[in-house]
Formats: sequence, structure tokens, C-alpha cells
Amino acid sequence: MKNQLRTLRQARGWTQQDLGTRLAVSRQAVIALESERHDPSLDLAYRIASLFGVPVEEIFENPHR
Amino acid sequence: MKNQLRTLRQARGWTQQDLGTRLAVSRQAVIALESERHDPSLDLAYRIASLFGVPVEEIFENPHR
DNA sequence: ACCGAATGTCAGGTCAACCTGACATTTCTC
DNA sequence: GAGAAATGTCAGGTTGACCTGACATTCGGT
Repeated sequence: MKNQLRTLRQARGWTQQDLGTRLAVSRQAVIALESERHDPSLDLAYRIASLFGVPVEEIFENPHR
Repeated sequence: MKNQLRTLRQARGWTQQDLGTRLAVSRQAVIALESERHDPSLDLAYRIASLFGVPVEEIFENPHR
């Protein structure tokens, strides 16, 4: 699923480890999300959206319409 | 995670099987979601939101912030 | 009260989304 | 160019979100 995670992280000047810590996930999980090998759980998607202060749909593109 | 799935389904007059078919998931998956034993994947959450025509956050309550 | 439809539950399986730890490669800074 | 930091990759493990199939219970219509 296409997403804006790397863009948002870099805009904050955070490392992948920084982001992982703030989201309470591993660095490898951040890599997998940024490289679009994993979709986040809904709960993690909500944590990400809250952290960046934008709606989930602005970070993870809804592939259904 | 608290959600409005049962309310929305019943408002449409659909059975759990009807909803499962429209979402391409099993009837048992619908039961698990309605009874809040499972959170949906982000992709399924998007399918649900698109089916009912409302934002994801209106169906599944964001527990963060 | 009966019957069928709807709902709920249980057992057992698969797979993707997480995890840790280790190592390789790339990029930044001096 | 050397060292450190950041990024990427791999192996192997756990768990929850799905699956099917079977059976039990509850509800609605006649």
C-alpha cells in the first residue's frame, strides 16, 4: 500500500530508529513500512497518524476508491 | 477497539453473511470484528469504510489522542 | 410449537505483521 | 580516508487476523 511515511519522517529530521521509538515498534518494522513491504495494523496506523497529526488516509492511500 | 460495525450493518438490514460477502471475508471474521475480539487490517478497514461511505475513524475509534 | 434463518462458538490451519539479533552497505562528518 | 551513524538485509521466532468446517443456540414467521 502506497504511503508517505518516509517523506513525513524525513520532514521531521528523524532517523528510522527515532520513529520506531516514538511509535513503539522496531527499526526493522519502520523499514518494512517505508519500503511498502508491510501494511501497518489499524492500531499502528492510528499511532502514526496521531504522531504526525494528519489523517490516516493522508499517509496510507486507500486503494478502494 | 470500539467500533460501530454492528450498528452500520443492522442499519442496512444486512446479515453477518451478507456483510462478509460484500467485504470478501468470512462470517466468523465479521463476528470477531463486531464483538471486538479482532481489529481489522488497515486494508479491510478501508474496504469497510468504502462500503459504508464513511471515514474509517467514524467506524473504528482511534484510541490514540 | 415448529422450522428455517441468523447468530454464536469451537477446533485447527495459514500467513502477514510484528519481534530480536547479527551482519553488510551506504552516508555523513571530521 | 577513517570512523561513526544511518540504512538495509537476513535468519528465525511469536502472535493475531484471517480461513474452513462443524455444531449449538437464538430468533422470526407461519
